[in-house]
Amino acid sequence: MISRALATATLRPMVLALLDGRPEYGYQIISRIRKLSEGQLDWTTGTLYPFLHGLENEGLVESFWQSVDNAPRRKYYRLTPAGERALEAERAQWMEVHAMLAPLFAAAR
Amino acid sequence: MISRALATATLRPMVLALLDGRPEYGYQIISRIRKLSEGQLDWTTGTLYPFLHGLENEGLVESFWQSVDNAPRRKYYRLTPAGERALEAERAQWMEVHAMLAPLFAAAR
DNA sequence: AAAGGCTATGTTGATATGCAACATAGCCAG
DNA sequence: CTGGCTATGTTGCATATCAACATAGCCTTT
Repeated sequence: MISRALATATLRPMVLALLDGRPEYGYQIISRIRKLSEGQLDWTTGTLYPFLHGLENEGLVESFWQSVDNAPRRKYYRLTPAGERALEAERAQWMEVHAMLAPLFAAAR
Repeated sequence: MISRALATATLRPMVLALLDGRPEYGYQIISRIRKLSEGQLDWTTGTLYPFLHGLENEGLVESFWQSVDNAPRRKYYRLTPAGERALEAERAQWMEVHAMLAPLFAAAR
């Protein structure tokens, strides 16, 4: 399992990246991240839902309800323009940190 | 400045990597990380010292005092064999997460 | 029609953690 | 003797994760 600190660092960039282009709903995001990471990341509703509400308060995502046949209604989230800028900032930060860590790891081997 | 969550995720791998091979002391680690990151990461003593004590309790590092001319004494830390294994585990985790995130970022552009 | 399981969204309380601020102290320069 | 730099350390506040709990619609099995 991925350490908590590292998992925490991935939540924001990963959710923003997943929402870019196609809206998704909370339950779906949890499933997709679990599958994408092959079980290494497993966010609970107690983490993801408040986090999504936070993104919405920040204006990075907006939500809309959608009713579905034979299933409970879903609350979809999609990126706002501010969210796209935030995603780009997350991407840049990640790459910057990676560029710093990778050589350290290489030197340590 | 790097976000708190991401900064937090770097602390453990970065300190372990820095200590691999050559012992360093706390104040020096803070300075080196600040310089390495060009000011993007700036750990305080309130973060680093307790963290180093934790690593020592885990048996990942061991410490020894060294007196210096014209300066306060320094407490050096060096990696134990367990620390080297922990470093390798951190490296593997980081690479795994990076391999997951990088394509997501690419798709989002 | 009752029970169990899956989908789906949400809150609460306990626990852990980073960090600003504070505390101590040796050394050197002006 | 004051201020600044080096150096190690602790305390208390604020924040964030997550297990657990709560609600509810739909479907299948008994």
